Amino acid sequence: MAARPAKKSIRNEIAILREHLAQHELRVTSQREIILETFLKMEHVTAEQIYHELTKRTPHIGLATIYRTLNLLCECGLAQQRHFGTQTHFDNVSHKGHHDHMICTQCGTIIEFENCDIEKLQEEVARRHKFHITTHKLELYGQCSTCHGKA
Amino acid sequence: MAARPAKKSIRNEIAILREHLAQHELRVTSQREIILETFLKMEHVTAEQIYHELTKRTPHIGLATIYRTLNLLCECGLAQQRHFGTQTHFDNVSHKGHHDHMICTQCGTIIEFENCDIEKLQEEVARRHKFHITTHKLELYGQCSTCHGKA
DNA sequence: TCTGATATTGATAATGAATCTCTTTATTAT
DNA sequence: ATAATAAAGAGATTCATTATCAATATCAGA
Repeated sequence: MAARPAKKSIRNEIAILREHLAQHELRVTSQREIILETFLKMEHVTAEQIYHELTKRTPHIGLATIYRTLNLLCECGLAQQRHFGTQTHFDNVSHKGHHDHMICTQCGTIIEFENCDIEKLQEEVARRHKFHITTHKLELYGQCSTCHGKA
Repeated sequence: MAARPAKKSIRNEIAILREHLAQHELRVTSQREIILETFLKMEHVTAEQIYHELTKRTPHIGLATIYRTLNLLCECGLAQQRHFGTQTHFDNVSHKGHHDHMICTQCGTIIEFENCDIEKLQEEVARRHKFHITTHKLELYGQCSTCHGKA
């Protein structure tokens, strides 16, 4: 099956993926682009959720391929892994820079945020310990406004 | 087997565990105290590591018990879970308050730190989103001073 | 456009961490 | 001491993720 024409809205991401593939002597496949397309539509997903979303379509895409492709998207910088409970979630970070999360432990809602001041303080702490940061993960757990009222 | 006399240095932690057990109508057992003792000696551990450490001694302590007890220690506030790679690590937080980590992605060294200013900023961001923080996780990944020289 | 080399897929087996089950043993209140 | 029952141990089980491998698709070069 040949690679499909990219929709306008996700052309950038498709381009990023293709460039990564070219640079690593990997091949452009319809599965990879279908998974990327689905991933971008969903923002925060597990491999299972994408698999479930794609069971409807033919030809069938296997779970192993979903996992392989999601890991690939992480390598391109399009996705970012996050552990929540027993599952690994993949977050879309293509259209924005690095960002962090507030996670409601009751309903699972995820609020994204970005804070330069916090990052500056991180750098400062690191400097004090002669540590060189390449990346970081900040997750705030608690209750979103909706759930806080109920409990 | 009867509960063993607590060594001076870990009396506090043993006391915390016993109080938690009493409050929840759970029982004091030698396994729980042996696991706690081993845990405190090792600072950052996986269940497997404790299991391996304890294979030497008799009577044998099962892996399931290690898992059960480590979860118990988290409930007492003596330990804190952290996901790293595929395994769950348990960190000793008994002698200090909540703290965060810098993790060297090359050698695995963990540097602990605490920063109130960062936490204040977190609260501020949360307030802006009407989010109520109960806990958080901050991990900085990169290279420690030793590894940074080499690479 | 065809072809060969080989990357990728899909189905499923395998792995591995963590939990559950169930029988035996240990603890604790009376 | 004894009864009630929590906990331990051993191993089965679960579930997410990865590895295997035969069949298929991609792509560079003829």
